[in-house]
Amino acid sequence: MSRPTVTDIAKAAGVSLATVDRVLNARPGVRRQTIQRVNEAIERIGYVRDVTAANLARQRRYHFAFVLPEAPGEFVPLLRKALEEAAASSIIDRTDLTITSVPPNDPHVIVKTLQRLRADGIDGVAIFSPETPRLRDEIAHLKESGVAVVALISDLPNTNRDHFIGIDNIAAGRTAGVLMGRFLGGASGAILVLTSSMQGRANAERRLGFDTVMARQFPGIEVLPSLEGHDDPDTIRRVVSNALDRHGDLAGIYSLGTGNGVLINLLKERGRPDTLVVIAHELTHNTRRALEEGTLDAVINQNVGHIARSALRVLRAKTDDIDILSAQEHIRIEIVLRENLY
Amino acid sequence: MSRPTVTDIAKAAGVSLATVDRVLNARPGVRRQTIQRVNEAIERIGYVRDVTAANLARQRRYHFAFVLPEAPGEFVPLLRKALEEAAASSIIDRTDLTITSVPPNDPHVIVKTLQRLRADGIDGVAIFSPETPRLRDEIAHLKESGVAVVALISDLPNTNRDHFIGIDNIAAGRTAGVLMGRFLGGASGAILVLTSSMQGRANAERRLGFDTVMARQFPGIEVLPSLEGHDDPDTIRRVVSNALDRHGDLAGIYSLGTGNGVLINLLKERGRPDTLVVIAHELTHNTRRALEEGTLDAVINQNVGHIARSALRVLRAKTDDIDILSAQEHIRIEIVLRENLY
DNA sequence: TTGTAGGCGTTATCAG
DNA sequence: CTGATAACGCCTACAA
Repeated sequence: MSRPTVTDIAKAAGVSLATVDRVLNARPGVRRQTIQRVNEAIERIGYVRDVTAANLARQRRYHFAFVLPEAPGEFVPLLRKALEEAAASSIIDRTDLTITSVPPNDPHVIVKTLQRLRADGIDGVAIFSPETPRLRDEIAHLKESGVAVVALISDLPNTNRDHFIGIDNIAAGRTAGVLMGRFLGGASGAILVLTSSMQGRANAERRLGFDTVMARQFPGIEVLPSLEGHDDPDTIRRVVSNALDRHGDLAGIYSLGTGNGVLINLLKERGRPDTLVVIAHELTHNTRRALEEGTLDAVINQNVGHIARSALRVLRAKTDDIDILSAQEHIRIEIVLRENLY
Repeated sequence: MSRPTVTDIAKAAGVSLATVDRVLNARPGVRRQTIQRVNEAIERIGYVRDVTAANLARQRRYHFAFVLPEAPGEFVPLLRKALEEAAASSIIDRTDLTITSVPPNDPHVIVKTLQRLRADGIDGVAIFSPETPRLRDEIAHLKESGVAVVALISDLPNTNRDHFIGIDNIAAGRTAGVLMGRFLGGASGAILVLTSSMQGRANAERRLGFDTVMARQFPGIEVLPSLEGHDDPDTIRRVVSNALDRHGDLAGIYSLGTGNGVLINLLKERGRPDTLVVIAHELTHNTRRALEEGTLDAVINQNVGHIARSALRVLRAKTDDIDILSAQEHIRIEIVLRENLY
């Protein structure tokens, strides 16, 4: 006994396929009465639409583009890989994917890229970029042209993007803070905070969350002003070295942006005290190995696989103007220790 | 410019649709030469098969069954709900799902249920049950009949199930252990371990992982023998009360099975010291609220949504005899604190 | 060994 | 307002 189809509805309601299709898709040109009759039949025989057959017949293809920054560090390549893997899976059914890289912090190029995509008649774009006035304008244009827009990793709150896919960075900072405080276990001392210029907003939010928790729950611990690495290996190495030299009472390090590779190497070279607590963001090859080796105590992660698949689902839902299941699209703040790394 | 189809291949190779289909599906009855020609055409025009159209034409439907225990606690209902939600989503395309409940720890009923499913010609089953000799036998029968079998939540390692979907419980215990030890921050005292008879293997593994970490990394902390709650609210209440009375120096509580609701209520009634560290398994309404209120310090979780979707994907892959992407199917051990709860 | 024709469940076009 | 009828991309008798 197979599932009822439109043909079954048509028979049951005594109308034609076309009419059934009209009421199924809420198209005009059907009498109230007929609509009633069809809906009753649908109800009665328990019809549920075969979406894949519908998509096949509709011959609809989705064209989505992802705009990613050529940022330093391993995170963006991992995200890109996750996207490519998602593209290979069946999630991507009937959709064409374009992934373009743009230099970070260059509003001009980003906007140019988006304009081109818009001219090409793209259905939706996912943007991983800091918010700038020109980007805001271009997003407004995109929306006017009916393009679905989602912000990736770093939100664009002052634009009319349809959705943000990424973690709550304030909460992520709080999570790092509470881990730092509890792992220190009453020890006193200073905390080094290492930041980077990429993703200014996300870094600021993480710092905010971190500071809030430290001030409220662990007042005995001093959080030093952020050290700015400017995403440059040499700079990072220099400023962190200096700080390590200067602060004999260092209790912990919180790295909230890129530059983990350098930090980890430095800690391994200089030897790190057992009591030092080091927490970083994003699970990559570097941070994974550092967890295994004990150089890092915890990593706060956002799962790139989930992000990629969620972005695809949301873009599709938005271009079809249907609702998303927000519970499913929520990106969790993952806590990764050596023990739950696998 | 739309994607190339079988028709395009046929044209390009100068053969008919049927022949293209035969080589596409590796069916016999085609000359080597022709196969060559078709494959070259496929390569040349960059064909990629439309799986949904193929499934539509094939009219293949998958019939899977989930056998879940009527276990106490909130976890199984949550898993069931996740399954039902997955069933509503498009993951379940072309598949019929049956979810049956069986009394826990009753091998007879479980086996009967599986036999019935086998007689009905089911394609695959997911089983959440302790391993017993009779279950082992029935799984062997299922496999002989070509039914895909996956173990859910609790592995069935001495059977020839195709796959296990759930967390590594030893690692989960280790994760709980390291959190316990670090959150205690050098404090001394005793740890209460609360267990339940459900899922004997999983509980034993968690305990093992926990003990290993505590012994190796936190030798100053005494881990008491497991308290057995027998999944009975009154018993749990009694044994935990007694233990709390007896151990004035209690530093932490690790609840590794069901019974979190009772434990949480008890702690709230009696008032819990700020320094006490309480860790439990599975994120449910109870444990979520307890995290928010500070009654629980951490929850070790396995995501029921991921488990449900993974089970479905694996069952389908196994019945079609195709490979799974094991990275995607790995169920993570989640650490949930108040800060990353949302 | 190969080809033709019809069908899977849905949508779209064009008459009536 | 309603109904035939032909797609969509693929598979599968059945025929040649």
